[in-house]
Parts: sequence; C-alpha cells; structure tokens
Amino acid sequence: MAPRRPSEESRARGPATPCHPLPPAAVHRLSQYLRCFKQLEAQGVRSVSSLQLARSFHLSAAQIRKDLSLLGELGTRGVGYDVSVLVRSLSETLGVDTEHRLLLVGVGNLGSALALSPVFQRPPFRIVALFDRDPAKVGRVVAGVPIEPMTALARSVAEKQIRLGIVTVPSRAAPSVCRLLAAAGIRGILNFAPVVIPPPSGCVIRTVDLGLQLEELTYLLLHAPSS
Amino acid sequence: MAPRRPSEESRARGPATPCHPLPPAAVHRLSQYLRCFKQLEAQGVRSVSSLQLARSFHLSAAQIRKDLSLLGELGTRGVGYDVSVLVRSLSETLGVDTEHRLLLVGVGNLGSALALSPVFQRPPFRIVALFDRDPAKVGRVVAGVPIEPMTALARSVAEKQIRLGIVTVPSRAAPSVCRLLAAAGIRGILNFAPVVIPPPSGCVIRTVDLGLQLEELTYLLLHAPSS
DNA sequence: TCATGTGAAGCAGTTCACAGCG
DNA sequence: CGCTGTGAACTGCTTCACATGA
Repeated sequence: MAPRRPSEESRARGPATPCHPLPPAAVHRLSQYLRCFKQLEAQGVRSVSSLQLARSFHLSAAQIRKDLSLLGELGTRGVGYDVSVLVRSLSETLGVDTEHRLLLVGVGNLGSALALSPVFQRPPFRIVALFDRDPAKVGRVVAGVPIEPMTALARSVAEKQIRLGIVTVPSRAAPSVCRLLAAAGIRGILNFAPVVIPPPSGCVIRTVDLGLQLEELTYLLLHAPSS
Repeated sequence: MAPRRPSEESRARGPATPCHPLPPAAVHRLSQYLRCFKQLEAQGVRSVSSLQLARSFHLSAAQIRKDLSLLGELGTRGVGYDVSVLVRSLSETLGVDTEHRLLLVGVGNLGSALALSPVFQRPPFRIVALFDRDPAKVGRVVAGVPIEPMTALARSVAEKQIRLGIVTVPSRAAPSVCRLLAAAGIRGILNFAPVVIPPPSGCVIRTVDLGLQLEELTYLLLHAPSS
C-alpha cells in the first residue's frame, strides 16, 4: 500500500520526506513518541517492541505500529524497533532535525516565562527576537535576547529568516498582531490569547487557551465517575 | 436522537445536565462557542443564526447546529438562537456556572505568570493555594496568595475543598507531584511538564506541552502549501 | 518462533439534505 | 418563507486479526 519506491538506498539524500499527508491525529502522537524515544535513547535502551512502547505510553500497540508504519518500514520483524532509527526518522518527518528560529511578541509575565522555558534552551527551537509595544520594555534583555519595538519586526523576520512566532499579547491586540506577523512572512503562530483569530492565508495559527483547557476539565469533573 | 432510550429516566432531573456523555470533540468546541457567545453578549447582540456564528468562528453551520442540539432544543426555528440562553445553557453544561478553586504547584517563572493570568482574575476560576518545594519561596505572596510548603498540600486541599490543580514543576518532579495531588483528592490536573504521566485513578490529567505544539507546527511548515 | 506491517472490519465524528416548526 | 433539528450518507481514525518475513 505504501506508495513508496522499495529502492534499496533508503537513506539517500533524496526526500525521505515524500510530501506526507499524515493524519493530524497521527502527527500529534508521533510528536509524543519522539519525546519518549529520546528518553529511552538517553537511558541507553537500543531496541523496543510495540508492546513495550504501548505500556510506557498508555496507548495500544496496534496504534503505535500503524503510526510508525506510516513513515516506512522502520522495524525488524520478530525483533522490534531500533531506538536511534526511530529518533532519526521521526525528527526528520516532523522537521525538528534542523534549527528553528522563533520570535515572541508580548514580553509580559507569560512571554518572559516562555522565553526562559527549557524548550528553548536546546535545539531545535530557539528564540532569536523579542518584541513589545511598550517603549519602557524596549532594550531590556530577556533570555539573552534584547526586546525590540514593533516597528523593527518585519526587518528582523527577513534578516534572521524567522518563520515561527509566539504571541503572548492581550486578547484585544492578538488578531492584529497575528495579521502583522503573517504579513511579515511568519508561517506558523502559537497564540496564547483566548480569542478566535481569522487565519491569514499562508500562515497557520494554533491557539493554546488556558481557560478552554480548564473548562474541559470541569466538564469531565461534572460528568464523569464518582460524583 | 439524543434520547436513545425514550423510556428511561431521561427527565428525572430538573437541571439540564442529564449525565451527558458528550463527544470530547464537541466539548472542546462548546467551550469555544461559549467564549464567543459571551463576547456577543457583551456587544449587546441578542440573537444569532448558525450561519452568522459559522462565519465568526470559521466553522460549518451544520457543525454548530449539531453541537448545540446535543444540549436540547435551544433555538427557535425560523429565527435563530437567543444569546443569553446559549450562555446560560453552555455554562451549566460545562460546569462553569459555579466557582472552581484551584491550586498551583511550582511557582517558578511559568507558575507565577499563570497565577497572574487574567483567566484567574474573574469567575469561575480562582487560584486559592500555591505550593513550592523551595523553602526560600515559601511565605512569598503571588497574585494575593501565599506560597505554602508541600507538606501543607493535603490539608489545604481538604480545608479549601480544591478539586483542580495546575502543575508547573520541572519534568523530573511532575509524575510524583501528580500522584501526590491525586492522593490528596484532586480530581483534575493541568500539567505543563513535557512528560507522559501515568494517570492516577479518579484523576484526569491533561498535559499542555509547548514543544509538542511547536513540533506540530514545524510539520505543517514542512509538508504544507508553498514551500 | 517472534514482532512487524497491513488489509479489513468497526466505530466515531462530520457533512449533507431535508423534514418540521415558528 | 427562514432557520433549526436530525436521520442518513460519508469520511477518516482506530482496532482487529493474520499473513509476512527476519
């Protein structure tokens, strides 16, 4: 079924990333898997079976096999998967085998905290530019990066070739900031303001909404086991 | 279609919370809808049709109608929906018509930022207790709440009747902290540490993982329109 | 023999099209 | 006539069961 050429040179320089239209649900899980594979790698584990993985991840073994088979035949029948192969393959598919430079707009409490987060203290993600509308903040340095005024945004994006952005401005300002980023060439945005933002063309916006997460929890609390 | 078993005890309860087993995907959207309805209400809008809503939310009208019909017949045929009815009904279903007291463990950069977030400055969510392992932080006041030592956790949960928790501790500590919370009686946890945590019985854990969100974005960047 | 990879079955969620009601 | 509410078709994801190959 896999519409891939069974040529022997499987690790050739050519696109081992054959324009995958992976199911979104699978992408999410692959990301989780990658995290766990890296953990196993750090522990010195060389090989795992789908059953072992299932127990660690609290998922089904069939699910894991199907997800991994989407990337090609990564395992060895009768044996299992080689952890380092998994890490390499997943990293490549998800696009995290190269560095990604990010900018962050809105250096308030949340913005500062995110900029200082461990995620950005090692590859592949690195924050290389900070912006804030408040002139009093401009010039201050957070996480080793100086805060610039909004007027410097477009130029920085072009110069530093930034394609990803994080938006931690008040809800009111978020839609216009996202439009601004998209216009400057940003291709993907992680937005922390609790508002629905009209998606600019050519730019994906993913909103992380604390209140929404909490409401889903309260629903479960209300309509789940043991009242 | 909602009442599959017409002769059961479906009308037994007065309140419109008939032990809904709503699809998780629908719960997520209802939460989003509620946000928008509140916004419309604040703007003075009294009535909307599913088509108008679809345009504002960037969703399909059929989806909205189906989701809302899960809660009963909230609309008026030929007219549309009454905004205040929607707000009341959704709030009740999601369980946000009453106050929810939360605790937060791990008052570092991220923890402090979350505690100061606008979400907690008005109902229904309120942070009423902070905890940190670091003795140097104990006693400090953040967002009007004093930081307590971990040893005070179980007692506070019981005394203040807290059922929800936010965990912003380092990944290493997160699993044991979650076990601790569950043992103390916490029923739902929002975890910000990028680790897979074995779900304790009787307690739902929802993990918000920044790195995971970013990886999904990079995948889209890599395998989506206009390279 | 073992665990993978995969068609096929099963299920959930979404979209469609129209019946029903104001 | 307009818009909701909803069975029915449809799509896509998950689970199953087994053939495949080390």
